[in-house]
Amino acid sequence: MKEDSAKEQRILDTAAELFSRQPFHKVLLSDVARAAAVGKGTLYLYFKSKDDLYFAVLFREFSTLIDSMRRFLDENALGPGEQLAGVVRILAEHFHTTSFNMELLGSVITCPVTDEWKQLRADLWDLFARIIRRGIDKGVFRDEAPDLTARYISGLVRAVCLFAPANADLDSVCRHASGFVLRGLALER
Amino acid sequence: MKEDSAKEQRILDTAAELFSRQPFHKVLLSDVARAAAVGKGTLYLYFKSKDDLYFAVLFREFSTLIDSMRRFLDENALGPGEQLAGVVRILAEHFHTTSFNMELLGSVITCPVTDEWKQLRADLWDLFARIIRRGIDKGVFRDEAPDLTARYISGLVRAVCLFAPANADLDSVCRHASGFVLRGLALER
Amino acid sequence: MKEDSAKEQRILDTAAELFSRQPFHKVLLSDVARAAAVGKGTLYLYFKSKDDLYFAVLFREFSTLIDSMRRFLDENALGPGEQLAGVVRILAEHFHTTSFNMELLGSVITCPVTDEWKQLRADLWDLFARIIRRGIDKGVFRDEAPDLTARYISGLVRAVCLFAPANADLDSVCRHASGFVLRGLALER
Amino acid sequence: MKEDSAKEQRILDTAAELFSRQPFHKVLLSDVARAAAVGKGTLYLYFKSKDDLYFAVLFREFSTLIDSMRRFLDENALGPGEQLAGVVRILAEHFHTTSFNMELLGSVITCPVTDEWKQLRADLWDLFARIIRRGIDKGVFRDEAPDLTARYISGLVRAVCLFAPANADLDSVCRHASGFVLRGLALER
DNA sequence: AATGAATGAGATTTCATTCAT
DNA sequence: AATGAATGAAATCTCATTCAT
Repeated sequence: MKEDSAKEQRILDTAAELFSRQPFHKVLLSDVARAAAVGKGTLYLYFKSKDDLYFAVLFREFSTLIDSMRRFLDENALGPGEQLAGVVRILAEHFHTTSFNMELLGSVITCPVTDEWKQLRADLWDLFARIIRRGIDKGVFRDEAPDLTARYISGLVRAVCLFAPANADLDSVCRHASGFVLRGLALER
Repeated sequence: MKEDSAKEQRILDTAAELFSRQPFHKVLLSDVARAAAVGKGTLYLYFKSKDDLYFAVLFREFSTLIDSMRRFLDENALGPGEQLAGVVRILAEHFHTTSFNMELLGSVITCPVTDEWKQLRADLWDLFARIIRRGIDKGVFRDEAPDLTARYISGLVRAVCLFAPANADLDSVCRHASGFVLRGLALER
Repeated sequence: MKEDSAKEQRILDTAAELFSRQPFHKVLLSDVARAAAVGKGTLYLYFKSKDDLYFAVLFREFSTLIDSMRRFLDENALGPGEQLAGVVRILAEHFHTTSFNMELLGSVITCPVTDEWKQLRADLWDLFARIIRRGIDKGVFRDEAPDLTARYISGLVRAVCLFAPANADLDSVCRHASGFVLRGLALER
Repeated sequence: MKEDSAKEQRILDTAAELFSRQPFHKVLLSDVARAAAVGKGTLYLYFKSKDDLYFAVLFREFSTLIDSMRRFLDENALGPGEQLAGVVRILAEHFHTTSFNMELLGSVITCPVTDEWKQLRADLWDLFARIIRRGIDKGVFRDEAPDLTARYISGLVRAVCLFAPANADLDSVCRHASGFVLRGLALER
């Protein structure tokens, strides 16, 4: 059925763009089709339904994000604090460019609970948890429940981006968010 | 138009319940009407449109929340740290009982930009900012941008509640969230 | 939900008309709606789906037919031969006015196998079987398997109507069909 | 256009199978293509349209049937009664194996009125009419309108097969149908 | 000749909103 | 004020047909 993966990507790109600008029910599949320059039926060649498309967008967005965080960590030999600041920055950029309409992990309630999704979520949390634990091991962080903290760092960053003053530049928002997270993990001295 | 305020409240209660369990587009006005035990047309006596109802729910929910935080602060003579822990707890309870589907400040979901809404938002942020500034004045907090921090504390708490493990009890989640925020505001010693 | 039974009947009338002139997939619900002078959504107030509407038409058509045959039998004190000729005539008129596109019993395969439908089918067959058995009892018919015969008399009449020459008048077609059926049940003398 | 006649036959076989099990609009060309193990586009090399394919199936089915009846008559020197019983049996077998969804002569389902089709229909009717007339000539049948009778014998047999009890075996159904037809043509003695 | 991805007209269905009662 | 049947615009989705490969 699928053959032209480039087309699938184009559809996903377009849909991502539209879903990020409007709530789900205001995004029309005819708009997606037109904007992606494909026939309406073509959408259904690649995606079972509007919901399916929506979650595919979310999934890809999410995967990409995790990949780029991983790459950042792999390609730079940094200390835990710098690592955390770095991934927070990547997250913030993601939320800044991509939409806030898309809850990063999908609403927990609505988004599919397939193994794929569970894995993705676990991956994100694991990524943060590793950084935190490494920091603890190195004696620079302190956290009684790293797994819990890991779970909501992304939500925290989202909140920062979402509610930052309209005129705030990304840099200062990031700096503030990172600072906050880092102090939250700071050793009591 | 409006006359029977009890009925209006019943509609709001019902709608709050439903909107909190499902995304906007899955909540049908016929469901709301049935659950509220009123005719579908009656909804339109009290609310201009589905959007209007949605935002009315949000507004009331939000106002109630702010009120209860204010009351908590007024009725208890506490230090800044305890104040913060207290309002975090109230927030967490709110997110726990009420829905995660309703973005608290809905700033992106293009919620109305009337003066009413601006005021409400300002009130919430101001509430947090005051606590933080009071802490700074008292020499127990440290924050370079209290207004910025104030803006995303609610988002942080939401994230914590949203992504806490299903089996986590509210108490430990609150404790963790408060601890995190408080350390984020801690003086460097 | 339903209140206006007259409207439901109008929809059924219209649909019967259209389904009788064209095969299922050429009958558009927008045509039905327009012809019945109701909104497209109204159809769904009374019928769950296009299939549902189709079978409702069939069911009513069928019930009406059985009723008129029953009434004919009740209101006229006739001998078995005359009874048979009469109901054949009624059947033929039905097929003549109503459509041939609608298989009287619905395609056995496709049409719902609810109790309602089973009952209706049983009623028709019973009606014929009674006449035949009465004829046997009175010594004017002969049939080794009245129940089997009863099952296909309606199909036979349909076939006669369906394949009669275009210019044949209803009377002669009926006469021939009745004659054929009656001889088929005739005593060997 | 057509070249590979074996492939064409395979398509026809497959389509016959599918059309016989479901009504026209439930048979998808993609199903036909998949089941026939050809590409969807290939169907269009052999048939102009879905309708065209449908009628081609019908035509072939019908021709085969007439051929086998003719062969039966040619290869066996039988009296009119035996001839009739024989062709009824062939018809019944046809309806039993092939579908009831395909109206044999499809006269209403606006099947093409080409000379080919007129001829085919005429052939079937003629075949029956000849048998009946031969019976009349031989003094064993009696029928005032053999042409009319000829027209609906096939419909009668179809009805018998269609509505016979599910557990009835073909033999007894045939015997009953033949008996009915033969008595319908019986001399009044 | 053969394919099946792509198409888009048009099908069914939904649901916020209206309005006669 | 209250209703819910009626509406129809607009949404999702289907599928016969085309066409580039």
